[in-house]
Parts: sequence; C-alpha cells; structure tokens
Amino acid sequence: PRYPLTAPTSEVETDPRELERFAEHFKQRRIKLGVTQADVGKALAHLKMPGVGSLSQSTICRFESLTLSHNNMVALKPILHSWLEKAEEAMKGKDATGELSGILPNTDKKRKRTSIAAPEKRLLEDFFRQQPRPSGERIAAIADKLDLKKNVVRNLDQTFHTSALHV
DNA sequence: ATGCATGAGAA
DNA sequence: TCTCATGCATA
Repeated sequence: PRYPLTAPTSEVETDPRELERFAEHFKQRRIKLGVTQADVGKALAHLKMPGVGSLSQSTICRFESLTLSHNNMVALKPILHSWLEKAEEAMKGKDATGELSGILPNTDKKRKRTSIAAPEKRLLEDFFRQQPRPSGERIAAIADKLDLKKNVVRNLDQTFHTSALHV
C-alpha cells in the first residue's frame, strides 16, 4: 500500500450530495465507454497527476458505490474526474496515441493461441518425421488436409525439430 | 461486490 | 497503538 491521498485540507468541495451525484455520473459514463473498474484503476497511472498511481478494482468499485470514507471520496474525485474527461476525449477522437495513450484500455485483439488435438498432433509428427522442413507446397497440402493455417504448420515443424523429445 | 488483511502515518 | 486507504482473494 502506497500513500497518502488525503483530502487537501478543510472544506474544498465536500458536499456529500455532489459526491453522490458525481459517483453516479462517473459510473454511468464509464459503462457507456465500455471500460471496467479494473481498467480505470490501471489507467489512472497514465494520468500525469503527481503522486497518483494505479488503483485496484476494489477501490474504483467502492468509489462508485460510495463505500469509501468521506475524505477518501473527496480525495479521489478529482482524479477520477480527470480520467473521465480524458477518456471521453480519447473515445471521441479514437486517439490511442499521444497524451491520451493508456487512458482507454487496449482494444487490440490478442491472437488466440492455436491448440491442436492430440490425434492431429500425432499425424503432424509423422509428416515431419518423414519429411523434415517440408517445402511450401507440401506445407500447404498438409495445412489444407488438417484445416490449419500454413504458418501454424510451418511453426509446428520448427517446434518438432527443436523439441528435446525427438532428438 | 465485499470480508479480511496490510502497512503507513498520526497521535 | 489507532486510524484509514487500499489491495487481495473470493463469492
């Protein structure tokens, strides 16, 4: 745990009703933006606010549900407000780079790891045993037969030859 | 969403 | 030692 994010002394803007209003607004906007509580917490580190790092999903959740101490709410409000502003702006401009980088979560789809069933795997091993480093044509043929992408087959051949199991 | 634990700073 | 912000783990 890192510290201390306490309210800037005395009565800055401590109206509970205003906090409540903001928390609700924040939550609604966040959801509209399709961002999770955890995403927000992470993104806070990308704001350039001094002394502000990332926060956990727990804390964001508690902020939205007003289950933090009053002082804590007051301290966090400007931070989350700042994030929300930038997030709206980033969304509007679809700007994933520059100052707004990291404000919104990466939507880049990660390549799914290809998994090959055991029977097919044995078949491939047979192929590679017979003919290591197959030609592009042969790879294409195998890939077609097993309904896999050529690159998958090529890489599997590589894996097979480097595997200690087969030396 | 929340129970429980942790560690920092105040008293 | 007490208080409080915060996170982890889990329902």
